[in-house]
Amino acid sequence: MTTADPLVNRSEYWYPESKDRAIGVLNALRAYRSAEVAMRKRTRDSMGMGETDLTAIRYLLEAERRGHAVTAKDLARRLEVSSASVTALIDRLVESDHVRRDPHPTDRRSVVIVPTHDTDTEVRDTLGRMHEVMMERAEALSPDEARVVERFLREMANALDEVPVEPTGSSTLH
Amino acid sequence: MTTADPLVNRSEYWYPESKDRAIGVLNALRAYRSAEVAMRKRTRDSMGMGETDLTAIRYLLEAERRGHAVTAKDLARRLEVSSASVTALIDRLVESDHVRRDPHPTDRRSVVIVPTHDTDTEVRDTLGRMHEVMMERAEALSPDEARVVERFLREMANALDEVPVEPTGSSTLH
DNA sequence: TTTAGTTAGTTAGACGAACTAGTTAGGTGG
DNA sequence: CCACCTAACTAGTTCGTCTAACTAACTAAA
Repeated sequence: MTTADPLVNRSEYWYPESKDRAIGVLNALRAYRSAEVAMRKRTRDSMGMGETDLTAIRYLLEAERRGHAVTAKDLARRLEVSSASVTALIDRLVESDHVRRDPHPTDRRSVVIVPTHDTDTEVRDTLGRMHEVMMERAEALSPDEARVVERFLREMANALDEVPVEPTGSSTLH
Repeated sequence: MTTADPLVNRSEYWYPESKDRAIGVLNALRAYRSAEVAMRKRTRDSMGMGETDLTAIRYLLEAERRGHAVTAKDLARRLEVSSASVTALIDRLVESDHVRRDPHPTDRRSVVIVPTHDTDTEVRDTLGRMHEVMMERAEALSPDEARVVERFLREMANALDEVPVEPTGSSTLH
């Protein structure tokens, strides 16, 4: 579907144009990704926890913001880890004073996991300014620009989604 | 996933004002990120290895493409893990037939890590089509659009880079 | 050339975070 | 009432990382 890159003149002059632009865009996308990875690592390090723990914290804060209660089971589902791992995870976060275990109001088997106020502050301090800047930049886009950017990002996401899980066949080495 | 159909205007609001637009864009960015994370997870699962191993493989293939030799030390530096971990990592990849240990041409202490041909094929099979689609979409952008997208992504990356490394002070808890 | 110091990689042992399997306590429906 | 289900926890294992110590090889200075 692409380009066909026909035998025309593919030598020196031509394919820079559109291809160089495309490469620039994809490089920017890669730069974004790697900035994101680096940021997450810094955050993890500064909060002294692993990826899963931090994801859990984010989820808990988000849920709290919306007024939703979160049980251990919810966490397990969301993080895609076993209930045993969630127990251990919550132990760690309780130990470090990031969350509390509250009794579930109606189901006495359940526990409701609530982030402490300090956690909220800590994360806001860490990520609040960043979100501000991002929102500000996004708001600075004209309607047309916003449309272009959003469409592009969704196309990229779709491209990623389409990657066949496909166990390759060749990965079955003995 | 996916929120609103961007095509239809939602009942009450006219059309997104600047904030709604911004939120849409940032949501698309988030969707992209989460598609990327999911893709990586699928790839890891299908190749039966962890994140670090896969990153190593990517690095090795990239280096090979550019004709650069890679030593264990290079891997340690790039992956930011200890030399001991690299030894274990290479052991795993050798075991699974993804890489070879070759003697360094001049330094007999060193080993040069080389991806096998099968590895190259495997990764190309898995990710080649995806890259094609992404490139195709990126090439479809007009010069103006490409400029807008690239600038936006770089602004986002900068916002992430600016996150203070050491916030909080409240991370010293116990 | 010998020797002292450095570097590349490995080995050994510990630890943390995930897993599976099984337990306990509480809820639910015939 | 009973059998089954469900939420969370416990026990024990695996896996990937780490640090520390070691070996072999390179480098440089006396």
